[in-house]
Amino acid sequence: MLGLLLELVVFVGDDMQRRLARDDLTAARAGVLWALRARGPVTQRELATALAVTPRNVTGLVDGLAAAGHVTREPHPTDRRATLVTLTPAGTRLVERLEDEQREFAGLLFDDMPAERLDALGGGLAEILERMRG
Amino acid sequence: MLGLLLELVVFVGDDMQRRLARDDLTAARAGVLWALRARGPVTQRELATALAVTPRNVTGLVDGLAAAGHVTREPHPTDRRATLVTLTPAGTRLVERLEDEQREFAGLLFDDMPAERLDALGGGLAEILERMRG
DNA sequence: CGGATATAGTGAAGCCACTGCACTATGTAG
DNA sequence: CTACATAGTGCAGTGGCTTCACTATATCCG
Repeated sequence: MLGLLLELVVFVGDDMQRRLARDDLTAARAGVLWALRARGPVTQRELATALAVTPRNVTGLVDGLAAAGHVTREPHPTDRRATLVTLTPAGTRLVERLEDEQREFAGLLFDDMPAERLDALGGGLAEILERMRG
Repeated sequence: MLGLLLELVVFVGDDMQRRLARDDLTAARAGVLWALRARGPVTQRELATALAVTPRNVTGLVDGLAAAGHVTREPHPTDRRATLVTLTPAGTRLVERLEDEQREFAGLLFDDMPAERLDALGGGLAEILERMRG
């Protein structure tokens, strides 16, 4: 049972990595994009706490995304120490496409699954997640 | 639903990483230990194909494990190019303890879960895994 | 106002996982 | 005995991640 779960974890992780790689993205960089999508322009500090990584690390991630044109550093309107990391139009399009692909993927996995089984699965996953938080 | 799954993936992954870190291990190094546990002394080449990584990478991983005393490089009895990576007694004890911890963890997650829900969960996970292979 | 202190970001250095390429030593087939 | 294949590793480079030190700016308070 745990074996099944771990196998799934590895499988999903690898699959996601392959998908992202097709857009020259990595999990970490995609995480930044995702956070920006959810929160709008934010400070690197905010990104650091949101992603639970070092501010120094955010610098590097943003460097990469900026080089790829997905993101720009804008001056913060009131705090001249800070920079606002902002999605470019291209970056926004990319995130939206990733969201579409993800929806498509979810459809592939769950769409023609009997509602009963789907509910059972959801309940089981939720319960595991709950227990793991303890 | 997919969100739930992804959350679980991240959670399980992080948790595992933390566990391994307590023994100064990483996922990659633990994978080597695990493979050795399952197959006994093997060639680095075999490890490379078993773990689906470059032979070059195995060299580094084995270096690390050897430095920590979990593993030794023994000469291959017939092929003088090859080295047999072998678990030391300490390494074996470590892997066994990891297995115990994993069993304990599994117990924490599943032990007092009603059999019905457990079955449903197992079936759901298996089906997802099945679909993902396509 | 002015000095102490906190904060945002980055350079430098370093660890780990991973890769490709080049090279040595050895095995193997013809 | 000569080709060619194979096992392992040095070298170089990428990416994610960390800590420490440092600059620039903000803020708080006497």
